[in-house]
Amino acid sequence: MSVKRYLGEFEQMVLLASLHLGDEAYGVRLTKEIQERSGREVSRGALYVTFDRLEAKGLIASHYGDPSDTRGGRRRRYVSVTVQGLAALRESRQALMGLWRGLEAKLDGGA
Amino acid sequence: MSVKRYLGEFEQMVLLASLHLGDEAYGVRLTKEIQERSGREVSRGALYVTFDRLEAKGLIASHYGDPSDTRGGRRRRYVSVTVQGLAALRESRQALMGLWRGLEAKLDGGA
DNA sequence: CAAGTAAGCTTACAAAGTCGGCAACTCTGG
DNA sequence: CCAGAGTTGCCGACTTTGTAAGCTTACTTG
Repeated sequence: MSVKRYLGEFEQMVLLASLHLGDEAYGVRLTKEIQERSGREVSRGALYVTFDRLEAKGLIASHYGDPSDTRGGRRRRYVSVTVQGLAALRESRQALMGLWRGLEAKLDGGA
Repeated sequence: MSVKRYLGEFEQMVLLASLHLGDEAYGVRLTKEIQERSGREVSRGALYVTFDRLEAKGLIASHYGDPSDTRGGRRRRYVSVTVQGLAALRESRQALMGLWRGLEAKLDGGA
């Protein structure tokens, strides 16, 4: 169990956005969500690569929607965060929190 | 000037730990700090590579201490976060905060 | 001077992230 | 039925970040 492998930043974002979207977590939608919430541009393909990696690590599961659902376009690939994904997220957050703690003043109000 | 480049996770950690340590921010010390605060193992070299990269991007500045300070050993390389470094940190934090917002329950108390 | 030790550096590689364009599919309108 | 256009997913080549391990430099002490 790759005890040593940590989440990348973008991986984290994908997981978080998926949680937010729940049922509606598929590629294009996810892209928008991340963009809106983080202000970051996300290239189309970046996402799918990340899907694959996360799925390989067991942090998300994905399934394809019905063609009938969609109005034109390929079948959507819906993803959902697994229990392990949630755990990884938690751990990752803890790590950063530990480092942020005490610096809020400089990092928030800053400017 | 790569306006689009974001901080990696480890880079973030190095910056944050440097802020915490202030005057005492040099390699080995930093390693320990990160380990303690985040629970993550940090390999020696990982840090110096990151130093160089951060310095190249102008996010930290570094200078070498006096030999007389130290009792045996090479001169320490002290680093400090630049204004730009602080800004990058802030931005990066904002991005994640936006995504975390609303999920605290699942990620904190979780279980 | 030799050994010991505390730091920093270098090199090579693995993993993560990015980009741009193509492929699959569905829905129109002619 | 066919052509075009809109959605969505995927591939391949590349850049950037992160990791590991061993080596070097320099000071201290005997």
